[in-house]
Amino acid sequence: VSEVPELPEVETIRRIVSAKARGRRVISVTVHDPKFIQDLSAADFSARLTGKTLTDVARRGKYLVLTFAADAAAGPDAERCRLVAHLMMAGRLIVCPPGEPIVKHTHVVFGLDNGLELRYIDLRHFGRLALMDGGEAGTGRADATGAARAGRAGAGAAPRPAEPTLIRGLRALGVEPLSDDFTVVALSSLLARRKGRIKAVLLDQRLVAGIGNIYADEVLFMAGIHPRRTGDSLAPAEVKRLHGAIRAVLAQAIEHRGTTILTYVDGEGRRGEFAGLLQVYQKHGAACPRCGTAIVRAEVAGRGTHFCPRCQR
DNA sequence: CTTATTACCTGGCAGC
DNA sequence: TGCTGCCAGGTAATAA
Repeated sequence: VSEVPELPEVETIRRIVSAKARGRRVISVTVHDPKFIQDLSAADFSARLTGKTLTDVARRGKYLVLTFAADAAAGPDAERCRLVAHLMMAGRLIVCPPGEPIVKHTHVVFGLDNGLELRYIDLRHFGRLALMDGGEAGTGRADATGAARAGRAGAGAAPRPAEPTLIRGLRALGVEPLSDDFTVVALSSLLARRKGRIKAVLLDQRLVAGIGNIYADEVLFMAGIHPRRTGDSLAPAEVKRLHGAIRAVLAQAIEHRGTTILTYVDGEGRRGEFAGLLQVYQKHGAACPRCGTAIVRAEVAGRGTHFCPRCQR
């Protein structure tokens, strides 16, 4: 049982995969269901990764980006590639011994040279994997070299092959909320630009990357802001509170390894412990921890939304 | 350009 | 008990 992976859960998975699998060489790739790999056959996917070494495990918003490189012996120009993964609602990446039973909905298994396996599991079948060339800078916004390259390629010639949607989503991501780029001023300018409910603004990955339904509700509670407020209606003091709440909630959730996500590693399951610290998410009917008023659940911006009608204005 | 709506998919659960 | 039907959730495609 696991909650939907948002930034803190994906960061927790990133740390575990990095600790257990980084530096390991891929000795086999088994694709049980090719639909999870975008725009590439299972055979090509396997061929491009087999024999390469996992050199880096990064996270951007809710995306994981695994960099693979050919062995150093192959020379400095050796091929590199990046595996981009989005776990969506129910995806999991686990590292475990090969003897562990292959559970239902295990879709891709990477055999590693330390005897462990990296497994992609997704019981709701919404997540996807894609490959991206290693030479591309890739994970940032407004990549100047990428834009220039695209511009030249597009001039007068046939349109370049469509990129997997997963990679387009990755490129379109907004600011990383725990980075130095995410300032009060940056948030303020986003809010001035984007119309609509603050809840919808927080969930828009093109503005701030990594916040999903759980943490949107928790952030708005901490900031004392009603989810139906519009972004451009917030006073400067409220924007500052919102900024602080985004960083505090996400950082605290990472410290507790996320919300009820079961990160199965090396024979030991470790449960994220942030679930016990949730203040409003799925607490409707319970007393607000601040004022005692019953927490309300309502639909805001098309999402189930939980808030305190007294504390959040 | 922006913003709203819908499809995708399965397990879990309410209702009968 | 066993069946039906409906819902959550994030993203991209489609609609307006």
